[in-house]
Amino acid sequence: MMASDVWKEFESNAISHSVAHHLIAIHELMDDLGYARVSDVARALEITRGSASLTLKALKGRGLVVEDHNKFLKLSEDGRRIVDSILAKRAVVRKFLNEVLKLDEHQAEVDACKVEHLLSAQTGEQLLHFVRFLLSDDPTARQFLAEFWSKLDQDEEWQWPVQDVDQLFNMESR
Amino acid sequence: MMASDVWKEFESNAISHSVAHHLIAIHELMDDLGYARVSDVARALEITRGSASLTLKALKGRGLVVEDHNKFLKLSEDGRRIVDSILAKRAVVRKFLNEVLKLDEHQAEVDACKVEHLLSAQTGEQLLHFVRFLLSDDPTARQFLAEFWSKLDQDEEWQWPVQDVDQLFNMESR
DNA sequence: ATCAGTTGTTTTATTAGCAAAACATCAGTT
DNA sequence: AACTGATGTTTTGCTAATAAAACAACTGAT
Repeated sequence: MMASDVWKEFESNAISHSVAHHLIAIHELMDDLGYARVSDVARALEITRGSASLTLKALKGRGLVVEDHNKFLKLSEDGRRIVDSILAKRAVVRKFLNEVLKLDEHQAEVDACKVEHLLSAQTGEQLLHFVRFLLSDDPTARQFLAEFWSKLDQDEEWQWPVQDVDQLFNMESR
Repeated sequence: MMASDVWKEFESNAISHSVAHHLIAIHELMDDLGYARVSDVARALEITRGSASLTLKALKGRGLVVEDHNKFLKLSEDGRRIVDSILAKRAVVRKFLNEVLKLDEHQAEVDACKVEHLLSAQTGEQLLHFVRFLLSDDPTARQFLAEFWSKLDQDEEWQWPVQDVDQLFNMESR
């Protein structure tokens, strides 16, 4: 109990937020420019070249990034697989938040970006299945969504026995 | 583009994972023991008393934790509000993962714990509305869920044009 | 009263992730 | 050849969050 054993799994995550975005940056730079150097990654992430150099050196050591004979970077097989899994999770979470829960695109993007690298493979899979069915042509799904959205629009008159939902989730501390 | 401005919002989060769990520990200790001292928090989180002492000193400085005349800790108004918002998000995410997506309880707990402090207030609210309706008595919701679960059980023969969903989300790097 | 155990704090060290600054290298210009 | 600019690395310093160890203060038992 007290969930003492669960909460530390956060730090023990193999892929930190920073590492995830270094890898994703390389992936996107390859698509956009056709190449990715230390400076390009630093520019993309808006950090200094020095910081990028150190992080990328570590990623080379972990075998997630490989370096050209001319300092050109690319993802290894493992690095590519990690990026794919993260981007898949980001896509499905963003879709769910934006197209189902009707959050605006920016908020959906921000929240998806924060959790994309933290979700387990099982959660990603099941969420994909769920969102696929939910947004499919299936008449039951269409009807369900239509009813949900209409209730959402019913100006909060659709409040179950909960007083202040608005305040309940706000954790900004000012 | 390149989402350069989005990814850094992760670090700029007012409430880190560690801080969230220090606050939650105090909350749960008050419930369980009726009091919370530095040592109790350290024990609950399985960290040293020294570490807890430093982190809690900072939280006292931020006005989220207040100290008794006899070294007994409790949450301030702000601290309480933050804990409430985080636990509300954890509860709704856990419920969604476990009771809707049918992930086992441990996985649902772990994933909820990882993202609880990162979700925006809007996401928490909308997700609550969604899960409430989804698990309500509404016949449309019941039918939708029944269909979804039956498709889930249809031994993966329910695969849309995606090849290897299993591999797609797996980002462990060994 | 002393001894043992618990508690809280402080100091030192470590790791991840950043900035800033110094440095070296290389390419292109003039 | 020399100057300029871009690139990559290294060093130093910072913050958050931890451990480890030393220390002081209090509590309780004998």
